[in-house]
Amino acid sequence: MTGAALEKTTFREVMAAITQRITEGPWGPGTLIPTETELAEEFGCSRTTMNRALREISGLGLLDRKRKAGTRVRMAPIRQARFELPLVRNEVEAAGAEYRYQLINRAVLAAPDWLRARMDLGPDSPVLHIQCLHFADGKAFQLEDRWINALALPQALAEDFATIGPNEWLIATVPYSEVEISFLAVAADDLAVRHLDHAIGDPVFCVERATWWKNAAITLVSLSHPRGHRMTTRY
Amino acid sequence: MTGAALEKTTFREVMAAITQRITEGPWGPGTLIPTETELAEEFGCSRTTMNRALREISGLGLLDRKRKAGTRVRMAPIRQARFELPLVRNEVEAAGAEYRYQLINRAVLAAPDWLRARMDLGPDSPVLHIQCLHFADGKAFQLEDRWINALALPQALAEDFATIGPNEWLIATVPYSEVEISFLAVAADDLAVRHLDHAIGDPVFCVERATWWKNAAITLVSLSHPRGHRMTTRY
DNA sequence: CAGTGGTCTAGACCACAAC
DNA sequence: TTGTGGTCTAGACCACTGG
Repeated sequence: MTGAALEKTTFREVMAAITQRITEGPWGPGTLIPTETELAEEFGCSRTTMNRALREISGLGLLDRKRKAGTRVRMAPIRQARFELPLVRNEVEAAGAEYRYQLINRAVLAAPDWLRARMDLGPDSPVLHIQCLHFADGKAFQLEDRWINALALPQALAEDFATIGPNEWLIATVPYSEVEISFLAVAADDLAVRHLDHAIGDPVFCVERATWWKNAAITLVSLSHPRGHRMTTRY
Repeated sequence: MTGAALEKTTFREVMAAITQRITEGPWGPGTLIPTETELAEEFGCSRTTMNRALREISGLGLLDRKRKAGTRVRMAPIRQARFELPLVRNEVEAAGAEYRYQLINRAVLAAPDWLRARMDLGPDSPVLHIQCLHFADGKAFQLEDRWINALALPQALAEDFATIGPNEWLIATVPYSEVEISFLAVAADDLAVRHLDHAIGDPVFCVERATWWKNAAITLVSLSHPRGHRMTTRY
């Protein structure tokens, strides 16, 4: 006897088995693997289930599927790095640390040229500029430097952001919008030196996020981190 | 007549409609939306189709689904940044530029302590150290600084990497493995200054990738980029 | 033109979690 | 206990694309 239990074949089990054949088994890069129908028969599941399994593996970047041509193991796996960018408060609290917020600076002014270009604003556009800190267990965790388009979001002018961060306020106000996220390295400026334990000119890992809603720029924020910060993903 | 065509309702159409209700329509953050069965009836599709649509939207981070509790619009959307990290050659050529590779340095030596710790190597482990450049249309595009575990991958010692980069060789040799990817900011070192148009100490955006296969470290690579490089994603 | 994946359907049972 | 999502099935038709 085979010893195989009579459990139902789930698409997760199929995924695991197929993935193993790709990573450790006989299906090296470039291999044309059997059709859904054949595999479904081999694994004793429906084609629907096999389709789901293969579709998900394909989504992970290991397989390349084309009608008529069949399913092929990718020559070079599509390495993808995926990062979740939760609300700072949640990130801190998820790490079991105590969250604290502190406003550093709040000002209303005319948008400087570089910002007008970046956010596509008209001349003399009023913007709200906010700089603040997010702490984890008393240590500076993230420095936030944010610009808010005051024409698109006049309600922001009524907020003082003394006790709740602009990020949380914005999420509650403009929940779902177009977003552009960038990761980059910049040199530490005054603010980073003063609050993030950097020396002037130090390399700082920085996340920049621009947000639009119905084609109007809402906010541009730069999030900086302490020395040695890295964003890591594993798979 | 309604003017509506009699086309089948596809899960993509359903996705678009539901997504719109979330982003622009009546379903603000926290809303408990109708059940799959109800929605399927409203949209005139099967529950299977509605399930697929909702599952995919949920995968995008807009919905939170729990058995019995139902499907809820997330209070804070899970912002996720997803980056594809293709083979440099493909990345360059996909941009319509001409790719060129150049070896800078190749050496076999005993792993330094920091590397032994990082790759979990034994004392006196031999490693292959390779430094090389990837050009796009004649301009330095990426600086690669790689360490290869010579015990785990002795074939690497027979390669001179004069004409093809270690990345491509590795992909053909150890195709699918465990990977850890980090993004970080570092200060420009000699090599970056010499080849990437940096000044000493400049902030450099850097991708670090560690690769394991069957619990043995295979390679650790650091990829640096020219001034002002940023990784961007939009959605 | 024909093979392969893409998707829809109707029905069923199950697992989890709120009540 | 019971409602809701999670998943499997068998069958069907379609759409793309390689030959």
